[in-house]
Amino acid sequence: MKPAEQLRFLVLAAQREGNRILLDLLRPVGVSPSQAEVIRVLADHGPLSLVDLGLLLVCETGSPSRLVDGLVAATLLERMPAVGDRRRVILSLTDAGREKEVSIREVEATLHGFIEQSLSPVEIASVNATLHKFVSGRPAGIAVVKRSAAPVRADMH
Amino acid sequence: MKPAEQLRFLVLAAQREGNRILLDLLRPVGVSPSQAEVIRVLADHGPLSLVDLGLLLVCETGSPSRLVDGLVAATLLERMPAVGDRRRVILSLTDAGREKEVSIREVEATLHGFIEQSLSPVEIASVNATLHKFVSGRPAGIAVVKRSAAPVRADMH
DNA sequence: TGTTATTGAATGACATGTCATCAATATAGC
DNA sequence: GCTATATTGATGACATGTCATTCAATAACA
Repeated sequence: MKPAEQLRFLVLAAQREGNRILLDLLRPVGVSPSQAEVIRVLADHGPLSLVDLGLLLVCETGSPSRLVDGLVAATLLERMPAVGDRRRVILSLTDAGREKEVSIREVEATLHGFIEQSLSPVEIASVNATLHKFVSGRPAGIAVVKRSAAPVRADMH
Repeated sequence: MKPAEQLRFLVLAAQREGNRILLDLLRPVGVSPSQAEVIRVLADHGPLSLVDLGLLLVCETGSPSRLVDGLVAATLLERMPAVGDRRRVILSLTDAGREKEVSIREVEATLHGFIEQSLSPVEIASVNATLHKFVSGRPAGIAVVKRSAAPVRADMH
């Protein structure tokens, strides 16, 4: 098998296995990996419209209407009409959502600990540099870059 | 953001973006990335039961009943009862499936060319080694290893 | 043999991920 | 101001991905 083909499947395999680990870790918390990402993004990057949230998500392109639906139904998120634009909806965490976010951060710390235990800092940095090169300029890559920057809450603008 | 966390999102981003590229390339062929993987595995590793197919797939765990359903409906695959075990179903490509496999290989060559154009051989080898370390021992990692070995058709046993 | 446990595949259920479409609202350009 | 265009979010459609359950068939074994 060509190295490029192997890369393709190893990236897929790593994503699948990582997601399964996260799925297991998040089960007691009661949210899915995608839902966890939405909650973390909203916690770090303040109230956002659907489109703006979508631009920060790696897990999905476009506007994550239905992903948000489930979180609103679980009363972890609130939808509020935007003030100057009646098309837009502003999403923010509820108190329950903020509590959930604490548990999510703990789970993520566990996962990151596992990654750091499996791979050396040099290996991690090397993979990061290469994968970043591959996704840079594409939607998911842009989202990672924006998220990598320091969290910016809307109320800090 | 911690490097380990960045790694997590970069792997997700690379999988998503790669999948979108493959989705676009495969659209004219008329199969999805997962369907293409099934066809390629069956072409390379001969007739297989559902479980055995599942063990070679990176895209999915368990037995890919429904994934196969679609391919049988498209007459790209054939289901045949196994001879000594009436529970098992043996899957093999039809003539149409074998024709489709040629187109799929062409598309994959394009994608691999794009990967090789984006990343150097050293970068690819390095990422492969690290990701392999991460997924080794897990189902998706085992599938990649089995697939990486030379294709073994059932009729060559 | 007869009983129990295990396996293989199919299926129901539910959340994702992608695409296309639609209604309401804003914006641009005249 | 008015019309054409663009944007926002919701929704239908369809294939994935995961889990649990079910049913038939086989294997294990007392």
